Amino acid sequence: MQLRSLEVFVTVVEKNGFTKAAEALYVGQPALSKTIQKMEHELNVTLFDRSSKKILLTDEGKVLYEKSKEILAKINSIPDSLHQLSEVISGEVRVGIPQIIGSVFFPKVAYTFLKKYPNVTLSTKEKGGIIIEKLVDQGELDIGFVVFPASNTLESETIYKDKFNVCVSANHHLANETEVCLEQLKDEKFILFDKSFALYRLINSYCFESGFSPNVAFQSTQWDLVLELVSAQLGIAIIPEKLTNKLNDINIKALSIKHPEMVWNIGIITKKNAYKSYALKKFIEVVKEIYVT
Amino acid sequence: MQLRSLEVFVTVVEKNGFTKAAEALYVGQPALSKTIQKMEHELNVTLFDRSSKKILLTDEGKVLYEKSKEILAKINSIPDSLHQLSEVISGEVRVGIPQIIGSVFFPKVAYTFLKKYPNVTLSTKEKGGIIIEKLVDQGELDIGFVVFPASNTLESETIYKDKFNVCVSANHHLANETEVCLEQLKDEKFILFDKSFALYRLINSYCFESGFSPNVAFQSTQWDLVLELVSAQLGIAIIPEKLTNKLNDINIKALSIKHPEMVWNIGIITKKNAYKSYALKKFIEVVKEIYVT
DNA sequence: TAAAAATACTCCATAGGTATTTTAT
DNA sequence: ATAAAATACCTATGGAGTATTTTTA
Repeated sequence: MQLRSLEVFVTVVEKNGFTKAAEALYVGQPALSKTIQKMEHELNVTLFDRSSKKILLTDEGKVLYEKSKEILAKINSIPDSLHQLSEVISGEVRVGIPQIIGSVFFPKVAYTFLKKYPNVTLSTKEKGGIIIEKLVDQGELDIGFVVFPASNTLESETIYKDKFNVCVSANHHLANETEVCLEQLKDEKFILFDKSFALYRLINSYCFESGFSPNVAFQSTQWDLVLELVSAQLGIAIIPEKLTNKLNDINIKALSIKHPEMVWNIGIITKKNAYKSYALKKFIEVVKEIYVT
Repeated sequence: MQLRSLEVFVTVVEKNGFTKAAEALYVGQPALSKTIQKMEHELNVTLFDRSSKKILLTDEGKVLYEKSKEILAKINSIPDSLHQLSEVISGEVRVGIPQIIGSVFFPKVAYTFLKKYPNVTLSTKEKGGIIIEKLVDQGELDIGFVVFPASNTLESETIYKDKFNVCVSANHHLANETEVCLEQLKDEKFILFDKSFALYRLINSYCFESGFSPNVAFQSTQWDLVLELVSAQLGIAIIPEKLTNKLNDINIKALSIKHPEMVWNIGIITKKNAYKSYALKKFIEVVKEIYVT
């Protein structure tokens, strides 16, 4: 079966004749005769009552006419449907978020995005940065929030830069300082994030640059627990400034780090050269609107 | 747009690859590459995410896939729909019936037919036989009941043959006869059916054959009125036997006609060589079942 | 007899074939 | 390194053209 045949058939019916239909379709009348005959052969039915000069449909012809109209309407709606996609954004965006970033960056993004694009489903996966990178690369996730540096096999963009603070208890011997150098902390007990966190690697590497390996007193996956342990004088912690702002514990003092320059780079990663759905593009747009200014 | 393209596209999606789809469709893989590219050009969209070796649909691809499936399902249902027509009879049969036949023959036909084929609409037009012939010939009616002879430009079939009776009042001078010859009635007053009735012509021509022209006392379009007028001694009437059976008026005597042999031939007419819908065929079948034994 | 559909034939556009190159894992 | 898709080129089917015949009103 050929779409053209259906079109020809419908036109013949609606124009009430082969000749008039031929004019409407800008082809010769014999072409239509043949097309209709071919259809009749293929379907093994008679479509027109040829005994009259008028165009009269057989039972089969009537049914085929109805069906053909439906099919042609559907076909003709395709281009519009496709081009409307860029207007009415829908679909799904699968986002990977590490725990810390999730609690700090994601709520605002999710809220703003869903308000603007209510037809999109946001599905999130809370995993460590390394796993997120892998899932994005495998196409299991559309986009991930991570702490840079990330694998350069991925497309990435920084959305937020933060300094680190050293958090100490108010009773700590450094509590009266406002600035410290990282190497001053080489004999301190460190309260770090869990190994699965990018922050763990990051802090470790900074310490290595400063010539020491941190003395780890405790590891946690909860950033607020980390701060509570600091408050309880179990050690010191190095955490992004943005997180220290969140908790106002009077027992904790946040000291800035003079040397080395430690930066917490947060960004989004997507698969390199991969197709970006409209929903994903809009999601990235929203993230940038919010955090890149 | 080409139906084949939709088929190819759906197969590629469902078989998860051009090569596998090519196998399933028994064509070479390059053919499919080209078909898909042509579609993408025509629709001015990208359907597959080519960055991965896996078959991944773009937003447009997903929509087109859904649409294509619907369209193909509709197309594939066509042959079945058409061949089911001969099983589930539906549609309309437009029947022409002259008044006399209508009251005598049609009720049983209509009842039996609609019981058997409830999805068919029977629409009736009550007109004189000549008009019915014309309407059938013009295709305005699908079938007509008429008194023969009818125009031989039509397809016709006898369904009922009846003798004529002479109906006279019980006080009439022929009332004690059981048989008469038509020519015995040449001086009688005739109560005839209206000129628009085939019966009018028929009786007139029989009288002509017997050498006289009937002396018309009254004309009516109502066969029961004709009989009542006979009962009231205004004249005699010649009517089909079947009608005399219907009315049991003790004041009326029905005499059979010895000579000439007068027959009332009732039949159905359809347009010569014209297409007969399933509904019409079944209608004719039912009529014959009932009256042709 | 005149308009409409069917037939006969010719032609060319394009779907599909084979051979090969490019690309992604 | 390998399997899949894209490209290049070629062939052949069938859709559409012109000329003509058949049909029906």
